[in-house]
Amino acid sequence: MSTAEETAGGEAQPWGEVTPDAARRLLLAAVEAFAERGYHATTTRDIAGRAGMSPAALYIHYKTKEELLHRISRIGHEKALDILRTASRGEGTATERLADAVSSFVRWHARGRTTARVVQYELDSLGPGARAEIVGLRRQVDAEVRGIIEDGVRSGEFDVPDVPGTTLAVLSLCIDVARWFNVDGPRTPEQVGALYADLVLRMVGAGNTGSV
Amino acid sequence: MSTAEETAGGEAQPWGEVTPDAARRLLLAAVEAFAERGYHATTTRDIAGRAGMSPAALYIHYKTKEELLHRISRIGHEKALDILRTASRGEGTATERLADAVSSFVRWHARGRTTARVVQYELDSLGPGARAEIVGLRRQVDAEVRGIIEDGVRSGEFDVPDVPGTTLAVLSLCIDVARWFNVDGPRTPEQVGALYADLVLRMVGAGNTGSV
DNA sequence: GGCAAGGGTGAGCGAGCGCTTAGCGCGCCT
DNA sequence: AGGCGCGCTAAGCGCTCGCTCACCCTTGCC
Repeated sequence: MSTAEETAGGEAQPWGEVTPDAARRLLLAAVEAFAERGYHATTTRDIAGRAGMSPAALYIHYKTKEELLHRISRIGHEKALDILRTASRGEGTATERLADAVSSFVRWHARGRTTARVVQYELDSLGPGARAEIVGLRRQVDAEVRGIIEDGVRSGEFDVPDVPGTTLAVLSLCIDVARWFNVDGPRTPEQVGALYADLVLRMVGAGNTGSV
Repeated sequence: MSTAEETAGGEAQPWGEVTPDAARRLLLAAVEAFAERGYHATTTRDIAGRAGMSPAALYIHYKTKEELLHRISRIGHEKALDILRTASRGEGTATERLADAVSSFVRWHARGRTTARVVQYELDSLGPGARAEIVGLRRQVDAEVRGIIEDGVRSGEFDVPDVPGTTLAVLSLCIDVARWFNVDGPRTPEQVGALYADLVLRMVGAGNTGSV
């Protein structure tokens, strides 16, 4: 009911904006490889091979291997920010909006675990300029969640002694899903999203959601 | 008051058990390098250089670069497990023991951020055999926290609908400290430990600790 | 049908990787 | 005092890396 971000097939179709088809296939292959083995351990030959191309084809569409990571990271962060903004600026009480934000953010990390891993864990592999841009996007992500929590404190729904610290913890909890979530594990992304929304509402001292 | 794991100098003196002095210096250099740049991006020349030795010196004390990572990971996990066991098997209510476990576990991740990063994020860089051993240690870590939560549920102190899921979330929250904690940031490890202990008690529905 | 344009390939460059080997110098045992 | 062995280094092996270059094959326009 609360996710405006889905498209038809469950996983949405990400990377639709990457325009030459071959460039998108290469980028998708890079996401897979970076998530599996890490940026530095991934070779350009591996990326090109996954995309069914020769190693040289990569350099027609991207100037360097790092440009691939930069593109992935920027698009991924914009998507994450978009998800949080949609929840944050929706209607409803702060409690409802926080639950919505957490559950949809968590679902995104669980479903697109490969993408999320690259986005969240390969920041340090970027050069200084690219990193600075991404750090700016992260600050906006933080501000979005902090805004909801501040709303809840103002309205008396939440009891939060340390708003910046709690914001940090909420985001940290969601982001770490990308590290441990296992597609073959016992939980679906939806179940984790619901569990985490409940836990976060407890963290901010909101009335229990009555879930489960 | 609750930390039995400290020694003199704040950071404890880890790696005391690594016996030839040169081997310890190499291992310490490897921890630094792995934490900064990641395992795959670290060269054996870099490790040896940080330890003030020639590249070949590394192979007198360690068979391969991976053996260094394995040793770091095993010692680190044993230390983390030790911290949790000390808190878990201490005296006091489940509430007190959970707060103690979380705050000391978080302090370890914040203080020894370099070590913790390697321990928590470079698991996949190990070969199958070494990884299996480490995964076994992680299961023990999980069991220790789950045990405290189960105690609290049994005694009526906690209200936890999903014990395994909540255990996962608590550990995830603590571990992710190693990703974001910044030594030059506004929070001390002690402050983060106290904040997180409070947040976790809220997550399990324990009465508020009255901290701050 | 000829031809420019551009996406793609095979081969390979210089560099840096993990790791090995031959040999050196210093401390310890007698 | 002599010699042995351990800890270490300089040099370098074979390999793979990110990336480049000369060339080809297809496509669309006249």
